[in-house]
Amino acid sequence: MIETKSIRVIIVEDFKLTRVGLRCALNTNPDLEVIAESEDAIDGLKKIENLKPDVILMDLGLPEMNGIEAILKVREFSKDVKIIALTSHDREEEVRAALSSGANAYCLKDIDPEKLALVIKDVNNGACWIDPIVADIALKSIPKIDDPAILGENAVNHTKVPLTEREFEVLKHLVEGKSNTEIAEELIVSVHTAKAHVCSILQKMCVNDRVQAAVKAVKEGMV
Amino acid sequence: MIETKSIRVIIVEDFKLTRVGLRCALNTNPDLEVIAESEDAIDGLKKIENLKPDVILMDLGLPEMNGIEAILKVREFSKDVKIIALTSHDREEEVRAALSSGANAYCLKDIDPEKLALVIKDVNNGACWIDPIVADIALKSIPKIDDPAILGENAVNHTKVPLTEREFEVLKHLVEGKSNTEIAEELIVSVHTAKAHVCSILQKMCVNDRVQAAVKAVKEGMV
DNA sequence: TTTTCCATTAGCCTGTTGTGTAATATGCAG
DNA sequence: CTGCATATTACACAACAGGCTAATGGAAAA
Repeated sequence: MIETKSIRVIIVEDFKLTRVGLRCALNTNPDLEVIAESEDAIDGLKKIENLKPDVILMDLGLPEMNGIEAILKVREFSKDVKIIALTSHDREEEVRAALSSGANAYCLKDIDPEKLALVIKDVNNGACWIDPIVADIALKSIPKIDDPAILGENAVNHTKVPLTEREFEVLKHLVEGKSNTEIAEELIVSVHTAKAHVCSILQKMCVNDRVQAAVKAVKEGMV
Repeated sequence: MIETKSIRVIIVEDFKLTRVGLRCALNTNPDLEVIAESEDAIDGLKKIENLKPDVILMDLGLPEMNGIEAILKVREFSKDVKIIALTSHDREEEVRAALSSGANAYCLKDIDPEKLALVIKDVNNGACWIDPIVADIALKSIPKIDDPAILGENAVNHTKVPLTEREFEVLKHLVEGKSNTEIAEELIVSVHTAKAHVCSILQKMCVNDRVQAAVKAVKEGMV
């Protein structure tokens, strides 16, 4: 909690006015330091890679390469940097896309500047913060858990099926829609082996066919 | 932002010591008012229904009925009340279960009391806050968007495939793992018809087999 | 009216699945 | 050393899946 050095922030935002506004708002805060600004994603990515900021304020509505793609690019070379998606829209697809692409927080642009500073600090510490306007959208994007097995006492090991390592590999390919033959090729085994694994996966997951297995795997996030 | 009346909080937590600690920590804050406490979910639900608090601090590790179930129950009669899941665990299933059941925030119990007060205010305003320790887990639970069609300009109507009403019905059954024969039986048509629909679904969704269709449908939330 | 789209049905054919049973090798725990 | 679990391979078989072409009726659009 005791932050001696200030948090280094990069702003990626195409509107000059907003950019200036953000910089002013944040620079009055002694804990924050805006170390660079970009008006497009390509330039932003360069600066992010070079300067290695703590936090990125990423506008989503950028020309050329949009913010979602930019976030994906950033995540290719840095898992650590915190990304705050900043936008004026509250479209469901945009919220889900931003968060699933690797953003740590989602702010609408009419946020109070002082609040934004707090959010930046919070996110810098690893938290996830989502603007009230879109919080419901984000939360309902999390797949429902059918399994009421998350009980208080006997809560362990009931949720995940005890699949073998090898079976997990097979399941991963199965979810991608590969046939037994294709799975066998990828794992460099015979089709018989692949089929054997699929068979035991189906039994262990208590399902009748590979479609149910795939759906269950996706819904329960075991892939 | 100007809160004239204080935020009314209910605490549901089985350990007396933690309960007292929470109450003390929160009551020093003039904006917060702990209006009731419960040591189990059944009693908690009653008090919540009667007192209609603004925010619920819900422990997940409760005896008898656990916190997840309690959250589901609360959501049956109130969509508005804000629920903060409070736990000492950072198990992935628990995080996902809590958030997908209707919690607005997720805190670990070693949170700084003052920070907790801030989170309560934030959540009361509608925000979603997730503890740094489990933020990654929560974020990775949001289904990936494969579609890079969320572009800046032409962002509309690209996301969903134009399936027929009938095809949607078929897709729904397909995702449930039903065979063509079963689908045909449910829709009271011949197997040929079912197969025809499945065929056009596969083509429209640009996938090769029903497994890919099912996975895509689940991931993109089109079911 | 003509065209287009949709739902429906049908038959055929190749390839895939899921389920049996069974054998062999390997590594690990008792 | 000896079970035990896992990984591997094999064969056979009934059922299903997916692609193909083709036809019919209805409804909606041009």
